[in-house]
Amino acid sequence: MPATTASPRAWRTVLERIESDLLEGRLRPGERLPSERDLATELGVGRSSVREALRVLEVMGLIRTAAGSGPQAGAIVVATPDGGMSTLLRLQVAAQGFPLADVVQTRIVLEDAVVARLSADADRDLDAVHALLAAMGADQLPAADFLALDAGLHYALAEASGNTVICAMMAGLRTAIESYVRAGADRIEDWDAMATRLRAEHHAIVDAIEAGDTAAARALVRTHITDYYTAAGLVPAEH
Amino acid sequence: MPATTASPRAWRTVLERIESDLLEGRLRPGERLPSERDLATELGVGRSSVREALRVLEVMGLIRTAAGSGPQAGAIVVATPDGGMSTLLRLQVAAQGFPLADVVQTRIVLEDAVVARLSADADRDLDAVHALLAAMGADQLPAADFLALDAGLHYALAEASGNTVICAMMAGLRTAIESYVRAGADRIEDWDAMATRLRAEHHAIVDAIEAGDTAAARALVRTHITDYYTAAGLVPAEH
DNA sequence: AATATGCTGTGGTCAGACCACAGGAGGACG
DNA sequence: CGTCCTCCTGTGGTCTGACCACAGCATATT
Repeated sequence: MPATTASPRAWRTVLERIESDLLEGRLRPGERLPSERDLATELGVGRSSVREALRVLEVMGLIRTAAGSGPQAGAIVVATPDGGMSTLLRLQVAAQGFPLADVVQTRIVLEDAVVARLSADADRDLDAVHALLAAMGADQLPAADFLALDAGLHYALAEASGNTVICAMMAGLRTAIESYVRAGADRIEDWDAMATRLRAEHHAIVDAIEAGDTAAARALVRTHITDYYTAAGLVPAEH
Repeated sequence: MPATTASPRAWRTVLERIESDLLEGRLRPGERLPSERDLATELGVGRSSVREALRVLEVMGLIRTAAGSGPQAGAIVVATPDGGMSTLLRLQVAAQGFPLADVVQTRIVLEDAVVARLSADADRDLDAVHALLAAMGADQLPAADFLALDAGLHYALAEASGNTVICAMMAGLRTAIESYVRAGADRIEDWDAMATRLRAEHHAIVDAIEAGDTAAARALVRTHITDYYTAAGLVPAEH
C-alpha cells in the first residue's frame, strides 16, 4: 500500500518529489527543505527513506545539511555542481567505468573549447589566470604544490570561459585522475625540467589567447596536455 | 567513539571504504559487495549508514541492487555511467546550478568533437546511425517519437566515437534538458517542416562525416543544434 | 541591562523488527 | 532414478523508536 504507482522504492518517491519541487519553482536555491521528519510524514514514508534521498542530493552537491537550530540548520538547497561531478567521475574511474584515456581525451576536448572561446572573446578576464601563472613561477616548488596550482590554472581558464557546465566537468575530470597524476609525477625523471617546460607552455597558451590566435591556442593546449600525460605514463601513446 | 579519525559521518566511511576497495582492485566490476549487515558490522556502523552509502552508489550508477538470494542478489558492481551522469545533470539543471544555455553550449562542444573525430577516423562504424536515420524517415512520426529517435541518433554518434566519457556526458546533457526540449517542440508552428529540415541536416552531417570532411561536419552539427534550440525558444540567441 | 540557564527542534546514528523476494536444500512422489 | 514440490535461508527494502550532539532562542537569574 505504500506504492503509489508501481514503485516499491520509497526513497525514489522522495527524490522525485524534491526534483519536481525544484522544477516547479516551489523550492529555490537558498531555501530550506522541510525537516526530515516532516517530509517523512508528508510523503508517507519512513524517515530512513527520506535520509537516503537527502544523502543522494547531498553527495550530488544539491543540498547542504547542518544540525542544530535556526535559519542555517536543516537541509538547504545549494547548487554546487563541482563536488557532485567530481565524486561521480572519480567513482566511475575507480570502478573502471571510465577508461583513463577517455577521461584525458575528454579533458582535451573541453579545454580545447575553452581556449578557443577565450581567444575569440575580447571581453575575457584572465586576472585569476595571471595570478596563478605568477604563483607557479616560484622556484623550488614541490611537485605536489605545482600540480595543485596547475589544476587551479586550468580551472581558472574554464571559469573565465563562463560556462558553468564545462567548468564543473573540468573540475570533475581533474579530480577523477588526480591520484594517477600524482603517481605519474613521480615517474618523471627530471621534474625541474618538466616544470620549466610546463611553465613555458602555460605562458604560450595564455599569450596565444590574448593575441586572439585561436588556432595556436588550441594546438598548444592540445600538445600541452597530451605530452604531459604521455610523459607521466598515464596514456600509452595517442592514436 | 565511532569516529575513527575526525569524521563523524558514518556513511562517508562506508563510501570511502568501497571506493578504496574499487581503487585497489579488491572489488571489480561484476563482483558482489558484502551484504549490508556484514558491511555494517565490519565497519562498525549501523546498517542505515551502510544503506545511505549504497544508495549514493546506486544512483551514481556504480552498483545494482537486488533482493532475494543467489548470485544475482545483493549489491553488484556495474559501472553504468549514463544513469548517474543523467541524474546529476538533470538535478543540477532543476536546481538552477546549470543554466540551460551552458548545457546547450556544452552539448555543442562535445558533439563538435564527436563528429570531428568520426570524420577523421576511417574505421568508423555508423551502422547504428544509419539504422536510426532510416527509422526517422518514417512519415507521420509524432514529435515525441521523432525526438526520441533524434536523441538516439546523437547518442549513437557519440557511441561510435568510442569515448565512454563523452558518451555519458552527452546522454546526461540530453536528459537534463529533455523536458525543456519536449516543451519547446510544442512551440514550433510547423512541426512537419521542422522534421523534414532536421532529417536533411542529419543526412548532411553523416554524409560529411563519411566523406571525411571534418570542417563541414563540424559546421553542420553546430548550426543543426543551435538553430533547433533557437527555434524551440530554449536559447535566446547565440552570442 | 547583561549574563547564565534550560528548552526545543534539527540532523546523525543505531538497533530491532517486519516484509517480499529469489534461490537452494531437502523430502515426497511418480 | 528422476521430477516436482515445499520449506528454509539470506538478501535488500522499509518502518519505528530511541538516543546523541548541536545551535539557537526564550526565559530566568544576577
